[in-house]
Amino acid sequence: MSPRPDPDALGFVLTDVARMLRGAFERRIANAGLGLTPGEARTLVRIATLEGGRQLDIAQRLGIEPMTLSTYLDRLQSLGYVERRPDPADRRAKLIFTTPAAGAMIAGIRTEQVELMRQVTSGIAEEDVDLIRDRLRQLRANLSALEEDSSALAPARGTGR
Amino acid sequence: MSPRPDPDALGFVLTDVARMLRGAFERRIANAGLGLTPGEARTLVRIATLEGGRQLDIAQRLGIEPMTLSTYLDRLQSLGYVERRPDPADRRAKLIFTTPAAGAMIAGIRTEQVELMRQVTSGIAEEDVDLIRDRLRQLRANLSALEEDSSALAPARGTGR
DNA sequence: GCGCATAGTAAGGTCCGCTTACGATAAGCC
DNA sequence: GGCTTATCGTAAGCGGACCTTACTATGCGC
Repeated sequence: MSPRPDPDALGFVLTDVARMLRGAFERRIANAGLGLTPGEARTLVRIATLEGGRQLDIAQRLGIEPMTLSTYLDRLQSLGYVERRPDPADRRAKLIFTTPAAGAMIAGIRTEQVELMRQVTSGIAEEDVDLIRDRLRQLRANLSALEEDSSALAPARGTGR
Repeated sequence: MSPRPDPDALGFVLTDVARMLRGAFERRIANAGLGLTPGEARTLVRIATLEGGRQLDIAQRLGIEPMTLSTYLDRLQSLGYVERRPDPADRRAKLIFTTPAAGAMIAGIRTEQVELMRQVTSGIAEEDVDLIRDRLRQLRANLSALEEDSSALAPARGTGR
């Protein structure tokens, strides 16, 4: 029963690593002249795996609110990396596609990402890296569940679900 | 050689987890009525372990810039959780102490933190949690090294985009 | 047609963190 | 002593990520 929180507790360490990682990624992307923010990069990558998806779907996959995604899309679109096409089946909806120009950018992101992670994980056995990733995915799943719980409690309008 | 980044790559997962964790922590702290932001909580906890330290030291431990810390201290001080006392040995410096009132707050933070992490790590073996924490600390160390390198190079960043 | 749900967005807010510039003090050097 | 340079903290202001609230346009059941 130590009476105070451990500054090396998992939560704090995780936060630290994420913050620093973001900073490092930012520097890399800036140096590489890619001209994207980390959030935009993440979004673009995710879109590439959900080619032709609706904004709501993509937002959900990214774990962000539709409005946040909308802002990123504005940027990505103005940079010519994605297109919003009307959904022929539903005129309210728009389908998101990457443009050919995005290919090089995505490859560039991947390069930076791989290289950065290579540096950052140096000194850690490959199995351990895999294990960490696996367990973090579990954490992410748990957190998703938590978020649903709390939004279920939340007194919101509609409250689908 | 897969031609595109994996959205489940370690870096992305880490970022996801951190963002969601922050959100969950925020909700918890808000619900508990503690009235601190996560950054302030982290700062307060760290101060408690460095009782009487200088701001520069604390900032370094937290991995943030002194100015950022200064802002947090303003808040924590106005809430009555910390004190800035002049350093008798150096009149430029100030030493940071927690107040008695901070005790309950720190205990509260700990409670929330422990409870949250319990939920979040559910389904993961305890050894694995420890292992993750250890390896993440290694990552953090690597990132610290990276940051030092890059600040040594001091590349003009910015790129208005 | 009417009402309500849903897709996207405009507007604006919070939090975290950074940089730049500056005043006050300390410390080194002549 | 007096000058210069380094260091501690801070005022001011910025960018990025994400959120909530409120609105438009469309779809859909009745």
